[in-house]
Amino acid sequence: MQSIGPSGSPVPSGSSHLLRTINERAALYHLLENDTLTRVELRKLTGLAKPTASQVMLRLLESGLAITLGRTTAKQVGPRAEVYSVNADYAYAAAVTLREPDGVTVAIGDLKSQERASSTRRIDFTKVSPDLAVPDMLRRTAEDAGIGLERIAAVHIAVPGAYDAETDTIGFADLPGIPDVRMRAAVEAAVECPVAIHNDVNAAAVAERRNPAVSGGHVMLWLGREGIGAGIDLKQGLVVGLRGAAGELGHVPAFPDRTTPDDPTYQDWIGAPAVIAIGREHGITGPDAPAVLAEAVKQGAEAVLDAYASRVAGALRMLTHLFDPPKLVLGGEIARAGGEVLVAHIRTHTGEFGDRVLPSAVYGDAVAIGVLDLAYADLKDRVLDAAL
Amino acid sequence: MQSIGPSGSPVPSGSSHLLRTINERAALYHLLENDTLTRVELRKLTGLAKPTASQVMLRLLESGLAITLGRTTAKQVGPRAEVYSVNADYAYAAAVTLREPDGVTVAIGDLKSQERASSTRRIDFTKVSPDLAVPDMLRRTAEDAGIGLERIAAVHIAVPGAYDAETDTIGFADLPGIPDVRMRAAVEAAVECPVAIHNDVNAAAVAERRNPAVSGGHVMLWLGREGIGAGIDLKQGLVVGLRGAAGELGHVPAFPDRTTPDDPTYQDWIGAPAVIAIGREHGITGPDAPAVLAEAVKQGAEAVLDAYASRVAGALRMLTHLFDPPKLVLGGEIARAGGEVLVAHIRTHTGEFGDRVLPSAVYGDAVAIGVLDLAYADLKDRVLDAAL
DNA sequence: CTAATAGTTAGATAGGATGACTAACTATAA
DNA sequence: TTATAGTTAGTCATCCTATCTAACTATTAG
Repeated sequence: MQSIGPSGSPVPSGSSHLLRTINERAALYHLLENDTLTRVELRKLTGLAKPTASQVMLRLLESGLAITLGRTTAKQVGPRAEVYSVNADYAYAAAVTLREPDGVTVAIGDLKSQERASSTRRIDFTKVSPDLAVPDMLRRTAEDAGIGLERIAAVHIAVPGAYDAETDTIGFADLPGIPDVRMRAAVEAAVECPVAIHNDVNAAAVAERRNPAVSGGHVMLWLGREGIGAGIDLKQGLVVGLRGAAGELGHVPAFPDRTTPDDPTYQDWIGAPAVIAIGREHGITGPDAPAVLAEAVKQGAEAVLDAYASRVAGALRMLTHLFDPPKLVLGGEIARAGGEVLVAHIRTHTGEFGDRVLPSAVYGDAVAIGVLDLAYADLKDRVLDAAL
Repeated sequence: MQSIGPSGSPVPSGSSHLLRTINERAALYHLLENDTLTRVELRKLTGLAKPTASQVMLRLLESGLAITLGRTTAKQVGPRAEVYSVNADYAYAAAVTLREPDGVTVAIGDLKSQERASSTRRIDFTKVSPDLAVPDMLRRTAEDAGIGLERIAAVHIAVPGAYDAETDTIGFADLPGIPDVRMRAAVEAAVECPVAIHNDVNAAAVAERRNPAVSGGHVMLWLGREGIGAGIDLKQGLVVGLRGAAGELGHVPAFPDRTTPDDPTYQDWIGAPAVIAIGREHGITGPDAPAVLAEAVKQGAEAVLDAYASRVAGALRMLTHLFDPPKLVLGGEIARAGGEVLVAHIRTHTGEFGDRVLPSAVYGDAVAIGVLDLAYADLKDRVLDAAL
């Protein structure tokens, strides 16, 4: 199927120099994809002639983008082929996750997508401003791993709010002080490399790309301990919107005839308040919404699960009619607490769309994983684009 | 800002032949963009050397893609430069609009985006199946304009429903018989060129790209005489969804606690039924919803306009929170009947998003214009991609 | 006639493909 | 154990293609 994008992109022109660049880019691309390559494998992938492949590799070695790892251990007749790889230490990507109340998590990975250092610190953002805390954590984490800050070529940050790239501000934020911070400017000044900031739910949606079942795109409905939201990751890529506020489902009034600020939103209708209220109606309580739902699952309280599932299914139906995504993924602490049981209940309420609904397959911290994946992808793109 | 798309696309490699292709494509691209070019202008656009530009043009002339239009009328010293242009007759694009009750509209345009032939016929789809009517109309329209069917290289069709490209079926259709038709297969068999089918509201959204105010992307809320829907045209392109059902706002239940098939949907809440009901409450009637709203505007019935505007604003708020589009465009017969007055009322109800709301700036048949624009763009892409 | 511009021709240059060649290595058999 | 055949990795020399530069011719206004 043809893409239905905006009108055709500008078409470049060039001379032999462009050709060399193209072939170097191609080789580098395959090196990035394959983690280790011999010249013969490179020839098969690129279709280049033997001497050309040799020259291209030579230039990549000279520029420091590639390194030799030794030779193949002979299992066939003939000499052993030289084994090449991307120079993992050519550049690094940093991923940062900002959270309330967990503070800041930083992870630094190399060009081969290997995590090289990470650290987490609880930070009281009412005392330490995040635009100071984040550069400081980046500096320390890099230093501890023996990585020079100047070799970090991409920093990606996940924040619990809507990041507006144009004004460098964060809206709808659940973090104290955040709206007044110019995060990108602050971090770019400290690290001197491009900084991108993402919504945390969008990052979690990106992490879900690791699940092969969602390869065609998906909408992630995030049912978090604090807030809810939708991460919209279609085949065209993430939908972030003009002000980074796409997918802010929690702020949509639930009932179109009651739209004053005091009237219920989807946050009230399917978020933590709803779980706690439904639980209480049926005599199930807990310290927070995930705990309530976990208890309901444990007790087999079908009525609670069904009442909540029915509401979630309503939201999923709306998202399906608006985005028609191949998959609808349920993420966040509440969804995790509900587990497969909750998903099964939701499926019965979504009818024809039921087979599109699935729980998140990402283990661990989806937001941190997603923002690291975004950082890796960006780093690779930048290295490819810079390859001259 | 970097795009946040799926992982990097495969990178090509090649030899000098690739270089020639690249430069030919670049020249052709500029010819398509500029409608008439001299060799000197081409050199400025591509950066190619004089002899190279000459050779590239020679090949484009030989392949029939370009033609000479004569020479510049001398206004400066020196010889007159030869003027080139794309060969408008190299290939044609056809646009088809299917509607109830207007039947079928066909327009055929050339590679220079000039409309060359068009025709409209009322067809009773309960008697003539659209998969027979459309090829027949295409054949006749082409024949009348002296255009060979075999030179039509792209056919795009707008239908009032959700086109599922995978199964070649049309869902949510407002047209009799349509769900059982394999439209693309039928037309492709008759015309022997790629056929693409679009939702009519999406086509109208594409037409709105002609309005420079929406250059950053927009969501079109279509308030039609029959049905409503949203056309989602973001900077990444049209969002069509897995089954072509994205933006089917009319089928979203308006109230999340009432979701049986009999309960009100957004079609009931902001579509024609709502206009007629609100009008009747205030003593304004008419043959259809646009007429009611036009009458309300004429009478200055603020209460009617305000009640309806408040509902529409609610839908726009939902769309804004979910898509965060740079612009929200109001289209369709009801919106047109409401005019600027309705837009002003809606703006007062949308608060902070009010400045994003604007009426459609497309005069005439937005659906037909949009599907023709899609056909032109596709034709150009195909010609560029085929240029070897 | 002069200056400026359009376009061509000739030669140089860069990058890649081809095919022959060398070197390294395994397997096999005397 | 040694010689040999066969296979594979990588290089070298040569040719091909497409571009660029620079010089040249032709055309036109003043």
